[in-house]
Amino acid sequence: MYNKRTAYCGDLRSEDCGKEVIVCGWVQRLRDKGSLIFIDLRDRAGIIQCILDDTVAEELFTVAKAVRSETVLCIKGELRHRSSPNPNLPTGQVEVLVSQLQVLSTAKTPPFEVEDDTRVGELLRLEYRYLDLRRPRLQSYLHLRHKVTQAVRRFYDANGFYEIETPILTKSTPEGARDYLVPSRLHAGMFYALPQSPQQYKQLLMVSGFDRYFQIARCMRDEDLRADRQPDFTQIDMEMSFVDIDDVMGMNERMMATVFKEVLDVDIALPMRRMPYREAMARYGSDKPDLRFGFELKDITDITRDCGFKVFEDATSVGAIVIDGGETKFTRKEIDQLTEYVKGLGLKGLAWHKAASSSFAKQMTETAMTAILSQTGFSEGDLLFVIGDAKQTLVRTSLGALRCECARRLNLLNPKEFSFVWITEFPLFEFSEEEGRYVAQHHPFTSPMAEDVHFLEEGQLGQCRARAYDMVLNGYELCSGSIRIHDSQVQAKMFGLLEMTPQQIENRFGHLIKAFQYGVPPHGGIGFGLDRIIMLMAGTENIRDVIAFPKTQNAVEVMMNAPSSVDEKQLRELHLSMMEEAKA
RNA sequence: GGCCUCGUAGUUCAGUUGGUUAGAACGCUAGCCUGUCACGCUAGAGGUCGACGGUUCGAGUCCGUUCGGGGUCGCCA
Repeated sequence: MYNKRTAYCGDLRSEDCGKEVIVCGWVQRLRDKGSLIFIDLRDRAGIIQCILDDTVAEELFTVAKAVRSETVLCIKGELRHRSSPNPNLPTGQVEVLVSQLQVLSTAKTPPFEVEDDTRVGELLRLEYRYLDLRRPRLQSYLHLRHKVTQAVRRFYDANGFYEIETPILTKSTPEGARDYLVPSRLHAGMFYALPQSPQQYKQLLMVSGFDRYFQIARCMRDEDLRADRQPDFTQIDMEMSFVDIDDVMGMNERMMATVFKEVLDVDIALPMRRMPYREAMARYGSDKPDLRFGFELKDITDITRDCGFKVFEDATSVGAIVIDGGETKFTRKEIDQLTEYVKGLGLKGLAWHKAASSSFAKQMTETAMTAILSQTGFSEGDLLFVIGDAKQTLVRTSLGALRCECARRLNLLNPKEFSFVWITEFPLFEFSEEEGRYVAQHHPFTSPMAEDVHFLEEGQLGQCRARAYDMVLNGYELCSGSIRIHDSQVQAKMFGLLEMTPQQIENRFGHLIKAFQYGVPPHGGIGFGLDRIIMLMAGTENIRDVIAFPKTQNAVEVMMNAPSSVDEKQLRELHLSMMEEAKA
């Protein structure tokens, strides 16, 4: 009977009444009224009520009374109007009067109830992920994900892009994230690496003349996890030839707007706002600013240099934010909590000021205090936070984090509001304290801005800006991309500036350099974090919600229990032996 | 690796200053019920209080260690 299913449970409506239907699914709930039994049957489309009454054969009652939650049933019967409709259910006008009932599979009592509003520990949910995924919320997230990837494919296809797959078993290229390694059986002592991104392959596809490429690509990075970061994730990867920044940004903002329109019916205004990196850092203390709210950073270092308050005078950088109307919104206790919050970021303390009371006004000269209030735009009823430190970067990023924390506490973060911004003009290099030298901020193939190339000659690496861009949405980095270097002279200079030896260059990027000697088009591209996009479209703050089988913070897949130990025989075939301390 | 936080029935939680037999709700089991839909009513089962050690006459509660989850900084070209 089940292979003759006529409809999904959740799709049945009034216009189908009178028809005989066959539905299959899982028992959401059974309400046994004695000589009247209601069965709520669930499939991926929703829930339909099925009813057994006195018109139904005795044997069916016996079968139905034995049914439990999550039993898999096939039910045949006439669809009819309900005498008492349920307005909370899309199928609430109708019900199936059961004429045949077949138990396809029995079910143990599940370890948690398969319902959206049961708040269950995530570990248990992940251990029984297949049950967790039955919940309508997660079903809708993965359905959303499907719709997004299909819309992405349609968009790029319509714009002349080829979808091309690149290898999963590839080569380790350090100076990025830590690689996941795969030992080679055929080559003793050698390893493949899983791709952190298809970066080099897609550039080689441009050399091959494909002109426009995209891929929904799996990527792996062996780094610590976060709420928005998994070690095994999906990237919307694209590259195009004979283009400059505006072409790549324009194409991809149209892609994003198309996806939002098709999937969520949300209109994204184009062109998207753009903001240089320096401006983002100065005004928001972040290279991925959340623009849904204000509280912009104000630098008051000039004023505090001689203000009477030693803490500020000693700091080389002092910044402030004003929380509009914050005087009454934050209690003293909450301000203390925020102080602890910024201490956690590495600061010594947090100064605050309200019209009624202040943590530092008494220490200050009147002139300085007046100047601060004027410069920050403080007015009565506001709350002012001030941070001072020896490091300007720390002051800015901490104020940036603080403004977000305040917005979160004030409930200003509307997940249905989508505030896109391109961050542009990233620095080409950043100084690594650890290595004592400049390293590539993005990757070593990122092209410098033409007007900044002279900084490379002059050795002012920190001043040089890149032809790189990130799309940011509500404080999350959605993608990162750049125009690549296609000039071998410039590329050689880059490697030199990064203090790479010819040997290192050859080992890591020799294949790319070699390919570029045979005619490379100017090209550029982008890689989007698909999981993050879905997360934001779904309105959740947990990336695991939009991945079918995610990993815990310890990078463990708890359902299958991966990673796991392997047989001695497998190790021998791979020419590996276990170090003593790793043996269980 | 650092910091913060959580761990008590199947699940979500409560548990006072350390003091008798560790509670509630949902779920589960059995019975009753013809319009329920978070059905209702009656009865019942269900606990190594994450683990180990310590303090104490006495530990779910205090202390130490450890395991596990979550968040975050470092890290993530």
